[in-house]
Amino acid sequence: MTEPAHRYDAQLANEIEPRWQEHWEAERTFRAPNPAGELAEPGHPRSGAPKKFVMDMFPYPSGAGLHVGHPLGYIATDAYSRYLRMAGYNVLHPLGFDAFGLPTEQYAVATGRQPAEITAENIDRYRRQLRMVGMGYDNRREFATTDPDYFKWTQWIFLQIFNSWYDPEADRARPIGELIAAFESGARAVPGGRAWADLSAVERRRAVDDHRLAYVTEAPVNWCPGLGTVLSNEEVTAEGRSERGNFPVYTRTLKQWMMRITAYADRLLADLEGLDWTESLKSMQRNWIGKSTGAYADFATYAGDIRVFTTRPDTLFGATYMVLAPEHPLVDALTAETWPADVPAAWTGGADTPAGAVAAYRAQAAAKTDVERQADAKEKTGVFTGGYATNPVNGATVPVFIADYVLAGYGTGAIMAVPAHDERDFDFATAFGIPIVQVVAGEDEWDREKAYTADGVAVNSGFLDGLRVAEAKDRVIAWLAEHGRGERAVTFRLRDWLFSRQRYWGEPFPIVYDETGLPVALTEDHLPVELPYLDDFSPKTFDPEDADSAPEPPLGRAKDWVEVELDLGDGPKQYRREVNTMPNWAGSSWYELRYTDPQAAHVLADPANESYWMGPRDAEDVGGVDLYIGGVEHAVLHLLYARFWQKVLFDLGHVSSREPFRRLFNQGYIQAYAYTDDRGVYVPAEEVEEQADGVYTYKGEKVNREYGKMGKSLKNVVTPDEVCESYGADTFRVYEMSMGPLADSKPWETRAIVGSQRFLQRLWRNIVDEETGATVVADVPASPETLREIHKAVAGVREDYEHLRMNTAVAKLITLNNHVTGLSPVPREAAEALVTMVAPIAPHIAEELWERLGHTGGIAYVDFPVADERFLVEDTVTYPVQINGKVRGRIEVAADADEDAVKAAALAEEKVAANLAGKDVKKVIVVAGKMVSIVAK
RNA sequence: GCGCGAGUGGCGGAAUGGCAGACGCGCUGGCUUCAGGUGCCAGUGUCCGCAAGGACGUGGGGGUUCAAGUCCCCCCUCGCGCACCA
Repeated sequence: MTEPAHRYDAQLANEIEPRWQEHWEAERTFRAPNPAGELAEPGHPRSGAPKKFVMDMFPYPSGAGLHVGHPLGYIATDAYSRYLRMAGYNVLHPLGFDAFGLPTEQYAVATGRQPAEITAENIDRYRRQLRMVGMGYDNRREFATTDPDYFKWTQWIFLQIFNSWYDPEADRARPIGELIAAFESGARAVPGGRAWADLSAVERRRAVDDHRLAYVTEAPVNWCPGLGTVLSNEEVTAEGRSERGNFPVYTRTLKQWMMRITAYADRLLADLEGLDWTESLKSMQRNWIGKSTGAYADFATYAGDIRVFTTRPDTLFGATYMVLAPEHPLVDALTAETWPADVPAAWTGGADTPAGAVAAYRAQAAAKTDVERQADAKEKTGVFTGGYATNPVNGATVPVFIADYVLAGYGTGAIMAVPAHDERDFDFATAFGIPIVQVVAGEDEWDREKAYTADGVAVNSGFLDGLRVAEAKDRVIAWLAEHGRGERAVTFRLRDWLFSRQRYWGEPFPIVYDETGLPVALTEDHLPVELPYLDDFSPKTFDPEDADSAPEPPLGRAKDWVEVELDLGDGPKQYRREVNTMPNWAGSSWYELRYTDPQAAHVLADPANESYWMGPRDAEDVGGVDLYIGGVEHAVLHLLYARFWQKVLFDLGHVSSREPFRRLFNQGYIQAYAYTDDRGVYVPAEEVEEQADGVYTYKGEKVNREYGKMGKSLKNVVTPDEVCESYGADTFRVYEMSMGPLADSKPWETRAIVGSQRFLQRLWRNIVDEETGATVVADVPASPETLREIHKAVAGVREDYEHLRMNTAVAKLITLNNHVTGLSPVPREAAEALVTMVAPIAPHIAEELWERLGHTGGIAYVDFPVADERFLVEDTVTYPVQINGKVRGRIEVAADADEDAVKAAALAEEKVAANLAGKDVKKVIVVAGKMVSIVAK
């Protein structure tokens, strides 16, 4: 063993790191003072300083623990927070756990243990792993969504939502009491037209319940027998399967809890403007909300009016047929007794009667899965109902079809078809031999090959002729409104949020039912409602294909818990508890608020604390967390729900900001190679060898390489535990931060970690003698060159940290460190600059070196260095000299040389002059401080 | 199909319109070591050349400019999202 005793290696790192982690915990280094309450701390070094709230999407603590991909974002926010703290900010950087949910429940069922027990174990493991990596969290603010102290407030927020309604005039949520008062006073008409006083108590409750932002309704929902629960639209994939488990999902009409998120559709869309999010994320949200502007138009039939929604009301004169979704309620009434005499064969679907055709088509459509439907999208199918409708603008009689290209769930479930100007209608009309009438003309004559959807001028359109599309829309909408045949309309793709699940491991609803069967809110003093202990909490699941099964919530088995006597203000009464639980999005829809004041006992967060950390900076600002980092997989679900709850709480006056996350950044993923042998079986990636010819082998056998996720089943998982053991946490942190831009996905490469290790080792060697352990830094002045290197690095690293460019910050630190490596002795100034600047990314080694440099009190609150311009100026500047775009020479001139002097020096330079021999100099361009460019012929 | 984003050495990646390839891995040579390497030093875009030097080079093709990886137009490839949304 000839290794120097004091070399910075894995062994030394593993000695230093736990020591400083204990120090931080004992000293409560990362506590952030609140302005008010338990966590206020007037004497804190950052009390009263400008604040920053930096957080990650909190983890779901799974049984598998963390792999090296998970902490990428956490390390970035931790480094950023440490930098901000050194730059003078009061930084709130917490982490909690999103702990209710399916995976834990499924694991509990499989192992016959209680979910609460498993959750606690998993959280412990995560906590230990994160501590090992050196995270600087304010752990007084750590909580899990499963803590009764936490979900008490999740339930409280549910009650706020239940106890409010959306006032479209005020365009905000208001307490439900104000709606009741308006019904009572007659200020607001009672639905159904009767007087409030004439309604029975139950009728009144029903009328009010219909307006609540959280309501129970019988509606078509996504039923997933394989999971035994219903799912929200956001949890169902485009293929019509469950996002979790990939089971088939069926549409069933069931009584479920919904949240009226659609009331907020416009605001959720409009407020995206004020957010510092990536454009792609905003567009995903816009897409999901799916706003379309157009009009409703009513087509008269003998079965009643058919209302359609269209974004192209200007093409109304070109409507030559109509289509209803097969499920449309008017289909039966409209279906004729017999076919008209001259019905084309293609329209009948081969049936003898319209009713037969409709029934057959419906059966055929229902039997198709969504995948099949999509695969068949190009082939338009449908049948004629035998019914006709009247076009409101020109009185034309048009045939009415049913077809599955019209969706029951969008718009009104019925369309007017304008084949000339809509591709889908064009395809259908072509297949069914329906007339195609042009009503918009472009510059050139229309070729009738496919639908013309561009702008143009109205033709064959009566009173619209000659108008451009936009004008024609306005005119026809006015006409429809005037004649009572339609109106301007806006529709959204966004549906209300299905909020109940038939699961055990979730928040119970703070709701009971009385003898009327209508829901009654618990009062605040009954919160939290805790889950009852159940021996058998497994969900009732079914054959995944069994569409006719129905959900059975496990809480229904807790008879003693369900039947309860309570005093909700009218004396003790017998009630039945709600047996559904909340979806696991509930707890994550407001956790950022709780971080600001995690111990508040009588309010979800003291307004003084909430507005300090999250409040808007000015009237324009939407407010919210200063930086939120997480994966793009939450682009719609979590982020949409959290924004919705924030807005409700804002409307009701409980919080100060309209938005929860002012700035959001999606980190990329760390990917990995996986290898399969010739049977397609995964082999341990760790043991695969790369041969010189680019072939990969495992135990001498050739294997195939694939690139993607890290996962147990792919046998390519690398854990932070093993990396920390082999290299230390600081090396791990430096490596992850230097891999590339945070937003990019990039491949994990264990063998490349050594570069980060060498950097820290050299940094250590610049300050500590490897043989003796003595500090080698000298109190000597730094040379002008060293000063320039230091200040160049300071300016660049600061800028990089501000913009989360950790990779280039590390590169600049390595460059400075390499410069310092050449110095003997190392000036104190250089050593201290390096140590303070590396501290955010490699905090343990920085603390250790800082102490060895003679400082006490730790490095976390030391001022981050500031660049001094004086040291950045150089006496001379080297200009590359280009001739016709190619560098031919270099000149060194005084920094203050004027343009003519630079020009003269450039032309006089030996190689330049030689190259110019025999050429005419046309032009000489001097870019101050950068370059000289000569144009010559 | 529509909408985002991206194409730079063997690899990960740097470059306010101003010397392309910072920094790191790997590789090559050397030093230290009984040996090994997670130590140290030097070199490393491609091609020609002993060298000095030269030519070529940021997916492809055009353009703007004294100067283009960067700006504009067309095309190709890949990734992601949405997808019969009326």
